[in-house]
Amino acid sequence: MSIKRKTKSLSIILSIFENRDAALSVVDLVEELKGDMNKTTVYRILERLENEGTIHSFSGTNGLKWYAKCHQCSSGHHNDVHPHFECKDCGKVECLEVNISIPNFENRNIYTADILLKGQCTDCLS
Amino acid sequence: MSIKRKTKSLSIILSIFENRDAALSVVDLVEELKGDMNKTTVYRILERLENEGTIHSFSGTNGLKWYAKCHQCSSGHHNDVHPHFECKDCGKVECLEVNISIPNFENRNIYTADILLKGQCTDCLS
DNA sequence: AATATATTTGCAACCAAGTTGCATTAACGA
DNA sequence: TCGTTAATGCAACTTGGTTGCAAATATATT
Ligand SMILES: [Mn+2]
Ligand SMILES: [Mn+2]
Ligand SMILES: [Zn+2]
Ligand SMILES: [Zn+2]
Repeated sequence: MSIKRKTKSLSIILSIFENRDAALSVVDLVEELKGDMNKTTVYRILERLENEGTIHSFSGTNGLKWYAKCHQCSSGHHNDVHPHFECKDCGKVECLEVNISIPNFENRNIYTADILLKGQCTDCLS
Repeated sequence: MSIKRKTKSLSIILSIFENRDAALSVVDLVEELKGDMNKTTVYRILERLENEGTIHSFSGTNGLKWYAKCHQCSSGHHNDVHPHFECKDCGKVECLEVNISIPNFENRNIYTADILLKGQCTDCLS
């Protein structure tokens, strides 16, 4: 089901992603929006925005769910296939716009590659 | 804390991994061992075997925890750094003994790369 | 073999992330 | 402004995983 109505909650979440490059964990987002909207609403809006091709999700450490804005995606096609990076010092999570080549396997078909890199980000390199 | 005593529960879990190449999700293992031991015991033994370097863990889809046996690891050093593969048809999860090269980044230090490949396994290629 | 001691286990309660059902509220086209 | 229908809040639930503590068990000592 696509989004039909422009509600207050929707535009709040939308503007958060518009003004932000780094990814955002759902847990943090729910916390940040406490008072503005219910956590169920947060989950539902994120799900719809992902279907729409506005944001994409991936798993961080411990399987926590993260979202980041998409670049050239639509509801039909998601282009945001790239590794994600998690800084072990400050906890920041970012999309890396690089291509990591996955070898071909004789006896398997690979459809997707979820890659989570961990290390120190620019700010934390010191 | 290292394992001090060879108990029944420990050897059950140990033999399961010895006789198995594919990875095993904790959820499935707990289910399989229902009747033999408590789930808390399963979690604790897995944790100890991982510290010991006998098995290693990683996250599958939805952040579910999986374990597979190690090859040349010890409590000090884990060599099992490799991608994991999850078959979207039969659900089987395997360790892939290949090296996927991660590029160097100017402004970041990468320490680890968690890679989860998804596709069709040999059996499911048909 | 009996005892002492320390580790392991079971159990029940808990926690955190995420989901669901349903009644209420709010967008928005007519 | 009204009626329809989508969006929301809320409480209850589910699932994977953790914790505290008392009871059980493995092993060392006598
Ligand atoms: Mn991304
Ligand atoms: Mn492995
Ligand atoms: Zn950082
Ligand atoms: Zn398969």
